[in-house]
Amino acid sequence: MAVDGAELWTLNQRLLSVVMDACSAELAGLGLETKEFFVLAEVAASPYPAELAAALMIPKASVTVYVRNLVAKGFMRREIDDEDLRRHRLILTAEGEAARDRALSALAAEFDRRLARITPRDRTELQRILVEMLKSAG
Amino acid sequence: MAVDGAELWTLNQRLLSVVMDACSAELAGLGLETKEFFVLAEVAASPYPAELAAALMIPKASVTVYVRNLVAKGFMRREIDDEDLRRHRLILTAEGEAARDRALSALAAEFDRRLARITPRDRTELQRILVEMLKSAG
DNA sequence: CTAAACTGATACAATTCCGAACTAGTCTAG
DNA sequence: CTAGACTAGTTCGGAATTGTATCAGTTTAG
Repeated sequence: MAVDGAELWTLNQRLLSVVMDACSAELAGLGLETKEFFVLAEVAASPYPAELAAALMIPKASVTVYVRNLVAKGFMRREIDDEDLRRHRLILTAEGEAARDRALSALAAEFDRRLARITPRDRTELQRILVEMLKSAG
Repeated sequence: MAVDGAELWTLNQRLLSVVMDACSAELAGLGLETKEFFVLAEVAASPYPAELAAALMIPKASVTVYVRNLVAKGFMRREIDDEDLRRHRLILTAEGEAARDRALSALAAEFDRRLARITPRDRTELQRILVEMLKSAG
């Protein structure tokens, strides 16, 4: 095999780790812990705790904690879902959306600092490849 | 919009998470916790606790714990370093190397299951791009 | 209607993790 | 030699994380 899967995996791992680390201070400035940020960023796509836990692959109990914190900080609120009264629909507040957008920008900026080293065409390539590799079927 | 850095970052994040998750059972079968595996895999390149902590970006206190476990399991041992008597040089045992290699294979296999969906040429591309993005300068 | 089986979310206890303080060894200057 | 600054690694106690039990609401079968 030309390309070593283990090495590729390690490379990728390291890259994300470095980028996340570089941003954690900025996230903290926005009042966000790293883990909380993941939840905040995913809420729009997965607006229920159970969905968040599945999407982010973290335990439900952890989601409960992060949501509690995010609610306490005024970034989101819970509402009883009309469709299913057991569910807590999570809704971002204006501050929550603002914080999320700023956090995503910070992250993108750092990632972009890295992306900037590769050509625009390579970026498109990278995206295509990652999307392909992520397609469920897993 | 060309390529969104935040989205790319999220994609990548998700990919690694899925792969790691898919392998954790197999690692457990080898007697390795996920975090321990990272340490085991890095020891050859960074044979001292302080180096491991820096390379893996985890606290020194955590390295102490993982190394303790790995030693207890017979995967590595500590030796006083001749050059600097404060240092603990970490040395993989035969079992440690075997476990590491098998774990890396398992990981590579899972990653390869994903890589298999893209062309060999794309794999080379991916590697080139990741390497480029990881180059320190950061 | 009621019971029983599910599912969403949370609470609590047990575990894991990590920041800060500490111990041991080294190095440099005087 | 000794003092003081420094670095490697560990320990300890509090914080973060999560498995399990539990409670609330839903759905199905009878």
